[in-house]
Amino acid sequence: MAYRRSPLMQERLAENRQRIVRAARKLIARDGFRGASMTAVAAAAGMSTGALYRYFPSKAELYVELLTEAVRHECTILEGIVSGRGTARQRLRAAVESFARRALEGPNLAYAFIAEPADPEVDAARIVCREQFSAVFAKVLKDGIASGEFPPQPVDVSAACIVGAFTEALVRPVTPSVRHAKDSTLVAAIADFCTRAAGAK
Amino acid sequence: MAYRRSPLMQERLAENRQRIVRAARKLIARDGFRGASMTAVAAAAGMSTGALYRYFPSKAELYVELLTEAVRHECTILEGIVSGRGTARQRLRAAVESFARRALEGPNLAYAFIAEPADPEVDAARIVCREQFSAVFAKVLKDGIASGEFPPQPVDVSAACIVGAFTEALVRPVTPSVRHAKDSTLVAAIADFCTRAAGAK
DNA sequence: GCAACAAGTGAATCATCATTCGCAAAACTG
DNA sequence: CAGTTTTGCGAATGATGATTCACTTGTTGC
Repeated sequence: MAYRRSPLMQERLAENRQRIVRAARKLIARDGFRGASMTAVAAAAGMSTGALYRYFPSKAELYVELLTEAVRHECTILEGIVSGRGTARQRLRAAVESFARRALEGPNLAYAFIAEPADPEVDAARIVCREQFSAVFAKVLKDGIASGEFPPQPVDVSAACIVGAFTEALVRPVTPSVRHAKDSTLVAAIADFCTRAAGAK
Repeated sequence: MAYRRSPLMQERLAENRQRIVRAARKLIARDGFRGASMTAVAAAAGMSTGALYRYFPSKAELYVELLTEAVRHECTILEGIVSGRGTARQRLRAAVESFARRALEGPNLAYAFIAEPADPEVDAARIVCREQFSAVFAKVLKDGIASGEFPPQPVDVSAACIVGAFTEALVRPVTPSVRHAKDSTLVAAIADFCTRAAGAK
């Protein structure tokens, strides 16, 4: 008598969920949060607005999930780099470059995640995300200070500054049509800035 | 027969305009753009919503005016510092400190101006503003490079990074309730970061 | 004071979206 | 298959908030 989801159905549901998330991400990448209304997301995912609410209790939660998932992914990559081998300076540089390069690939997405605000809830989630990024950078900084590569400094502030620095340098060229001639030049310049800022000799 | 504004009336009108701007600023400082609906601004200014539209064609234009005015003011101060006497390093540091200190005084206001988004129009205005800030910093950097104080570097990117760095470091503690123990410590740390980043020895 | 016009009012209008809801279709169980 | 439960639909609902508008009030010039 009870109803239980068959594995097939299970899968289809999961697929739909994925489709929603992907549709939302795509819309955000194109037009920012502005363009990602629930109706638009539903349309892009090929389903009705009502169906969306079967998968996510609210718009805010959809966005928060999107955001935290993306950030988790990003943080994993960064953490890998940061806790790899090499001098602190090399690792810091590699992390910044890696982040910057990926951000330039999906510019609006990066912008929306980093800067564009939405609901208070989403905003709160974003702050947490930024803190997570900071934490990763704080780690290399601490390493570098311990090894004497970097001068002593408040790592939390410096880490925040680093995140802010590349964020700004990346977001600006992204916003309206001001594409930088050569991305790799930009990435290198940003990385230089950040390593210098850490105090590497 | 024609109607002409007497000087007295003229003045009263200008006063009202001021009152609107001030009310909006106050509301933004308290609750961000979110709290500054036209109705709220009207109430705070002691007039009807309709009257607002006699002074500003739209909400967006009111905000843009607010923003650009504030930025002009800020830029004037910074330009004064930047084109003063002293080494490039000293001037850079002084500018960053000055900005940071003022931003910490009116945290929400700074946040709203720097980070909180609103209309596309307002957002566009904000980007222009950030570019103006950048330009000021680019100037010191160029000076410093010319004098050999700073190593060669793409000044536009570095300037953007500097703006981003202190912006982020300032905005984060500001957002919800995370007040830094000692503002002056924070300011100093940020300034240190930026001067190191410029490459000062 | 009065005609002509400007400024001020605030409730009504409009637009935009998230969210809900009554129903229809589909999936499970036995 | 019949009965039950879930999923999907999409138009209606509701909330929010900017903007307008028919009207009142105040000013100006005579």
